[in-house]
Amino acid sequence: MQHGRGIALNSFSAVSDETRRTILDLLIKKPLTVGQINRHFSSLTQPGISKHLAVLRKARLVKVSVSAQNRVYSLDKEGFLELEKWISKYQEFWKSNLDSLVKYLDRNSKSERKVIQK
Amino acid sequence: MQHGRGIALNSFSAVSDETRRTILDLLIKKPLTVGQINRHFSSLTQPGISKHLAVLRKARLVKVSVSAQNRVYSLDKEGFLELEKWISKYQEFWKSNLDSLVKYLDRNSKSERKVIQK
DNA sequence: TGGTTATATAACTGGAATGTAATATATAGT
DNA sequence: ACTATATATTACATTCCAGTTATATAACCA
Repeated sequence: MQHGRGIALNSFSAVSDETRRTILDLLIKKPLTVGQINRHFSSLTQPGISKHLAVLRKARLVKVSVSAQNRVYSLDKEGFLELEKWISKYQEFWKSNLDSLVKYLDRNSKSERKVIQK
Repeated sequence: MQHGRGIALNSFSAVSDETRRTILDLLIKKPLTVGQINRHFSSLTQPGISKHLAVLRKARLVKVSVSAQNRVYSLDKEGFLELEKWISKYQEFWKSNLDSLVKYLDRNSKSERKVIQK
């Protein structure tokens, strides 16, 4: 691998791809094999799907269990926790009424004399 | 713009970049101008920062207010709502004890006779 | 007015991501 | 043992993205 899909280890870049989000949407319903997932994507080849799954695996958003020649993929909590942890910080921010204070300041930003620190 | 950063409109790809996540981390503390943000990144040029801010703006993760030559950037709730909405679906999934059921099935996947639908 | 400061935009470049075809590997079934 | 099936990996092509330099735009200040 001279580079390619092996770098995207964090869950943020993993979910930035539309196809991978669709795969997660499929797996939330029930665990699926690679072939079953592949059948949902008429425009993608099997190796393409396998690569996306590798990215999701590295980000710990999915996990595999081997069953004969089949690999059954299902959601893995780990990666989702990373995402949740990150977003919860901003949820806290919006929860506090600092939110409306900023809105108030915004409304007056053009008329008010505002000191901007260099 | 023959391509570049103008395509990434959704909040997922916007937050997939480490630099942009750092910018959001700065803005959660307080609104900042482009120059102030730029000073936090010794390795980046001003146009580089402006482009990241353009991506964040299109994803509605930040908003601007003009104050003379300064543009004061602050967090915008819209984009975060999109992210929260997406992740809440998975939070629900993990909340249900389907989670532990899957774990149970995983443990037994090698020993059990499992029927996989083609 | 002229010069400086703050920011955005355009054009370009290198490297990373995404997709493919070909191939390897392992298992099932006959 | 032989063939078919399921999946991963490799090598490669193409597209996309983050960064740069150069330049445009606009407002401030002397």
